[in-house]
Amino acid sequence: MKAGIHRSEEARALHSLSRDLFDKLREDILTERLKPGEKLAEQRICEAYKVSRTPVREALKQLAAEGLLETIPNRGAFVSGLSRGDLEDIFVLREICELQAVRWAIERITDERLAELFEIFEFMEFYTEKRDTKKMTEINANFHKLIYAASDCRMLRHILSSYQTYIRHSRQTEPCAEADLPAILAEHKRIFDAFHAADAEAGASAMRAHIRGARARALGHTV
Amino acid sequence: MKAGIHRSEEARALHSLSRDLFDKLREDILTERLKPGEKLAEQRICEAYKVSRTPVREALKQLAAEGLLETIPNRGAFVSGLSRGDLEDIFVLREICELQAVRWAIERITDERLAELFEIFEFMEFYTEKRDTKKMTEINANFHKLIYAASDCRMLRHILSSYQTYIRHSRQTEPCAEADLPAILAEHKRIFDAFHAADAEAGASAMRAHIRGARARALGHTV
DNA sequence: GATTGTATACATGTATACAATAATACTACC
DNA sequence: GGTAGTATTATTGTATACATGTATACAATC
Repeated sequence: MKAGIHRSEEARALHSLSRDLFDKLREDILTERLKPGEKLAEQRICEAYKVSRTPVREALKQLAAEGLLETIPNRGAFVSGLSRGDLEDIFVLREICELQAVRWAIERITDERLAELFEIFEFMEFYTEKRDTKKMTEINANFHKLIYAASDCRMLRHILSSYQTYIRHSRQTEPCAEADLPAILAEHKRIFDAFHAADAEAGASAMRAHIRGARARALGHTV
Repeated sequence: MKAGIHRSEEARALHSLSRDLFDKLREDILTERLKPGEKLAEQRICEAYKVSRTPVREALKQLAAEGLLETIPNRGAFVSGLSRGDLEDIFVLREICELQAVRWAIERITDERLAELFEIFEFMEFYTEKRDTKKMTEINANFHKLIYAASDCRMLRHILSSYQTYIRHSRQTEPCAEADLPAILAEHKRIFDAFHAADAEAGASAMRAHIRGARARALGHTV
């Protein structure tokens, strides 16, 4: 185990009806299997997932706190859903937050984590050469997660992890085109260099370029 | 009633044990009556607030979703709390978000809301002359709330309202010094002018000045 | 014919009872 | 005396039963 602090995140993987329901319902909302405006009657969910109302209610309360549901007292929970415009806004917000994350991360990163970042970057170089797009997507996620962690701001981590789930399915499961790999690597290198130079603004600027590149590539594929 | 959309917010004022508990516990965490790291045993809360475990659990789940509690499966909920550094970070995040809010608000505000903003501003002028610091604080909050609403981004509103509660008690109940009123009014005027000019960047710049002014004033008082 | 009042049905809010898991204390053994 | 294993206790997780509030349908009145 790495550290006591991470314990709860590991424990999160444990099964519990309440937690499972939360995840499933969130997934269903984000994939629009549950349409915006739709009412989520507790009884119906109980029957659908074969559980009692207690875990259902707890899951609904959590989703409401995350803003995915709108609950009206004594009337029930209604799916909020995300419009096309909402998604665009979220991208902007994510960019803003991610820039701050990298600034803080550069200022605050520990030697241990910096070594870890180096390791991740080496993996990136390796898999770029191997042209393994799947692995690259996975490592890319780790790269960003490490930056969030290094930013050492709980609030920010919380926000960004929400975004992560919001936009998860908006970027196709298909990770990235093989042809883009070198460009992606170069973008990450700029970020990584900023960490070594301990230059927060350079890092923010590199991150901005990376995010905009990612968006351009995503639009290039889907549109 | 203004519009159907606001119904849930009004309904929020209704009493329910679950909702009341949520508010009280949040208050207790933010005021550090409940110390960071402290364990919140369900039974204890039940006895303290004379309610059953069901509403207690629901309140805890919501607080956990907001990041004020850390829950470990089968072990319970622990207060996260905010360090001095956390608060400083939150100010930075709030500034970032508020700048984006005003940009969007200027781009998206409806004529109706613009009229409302004008009205609020006139109230500000009025109460500045009357040197009513209490009213000014109240109206200031409305001013900002209207901007959040005009930004027309649910996610952003959600984040900013969280911040609002986080920092609520960090800025003393005592609103602002009488001597500061003219400066505050001038700052708001710059923001308001940007709305009329429909200049998003001018608005962001004015808002930045306002926030930094507010921080300087706050530090000047408390330190 | 439209509207309002009431009764019934239904959904949510809360309390309690039961099951499963983790923490603790005690005993036995090394 | 210390450690490991087990039994007990306490706390969380889940299910069910009851209370309260809301929506709908029907009837009575204007």
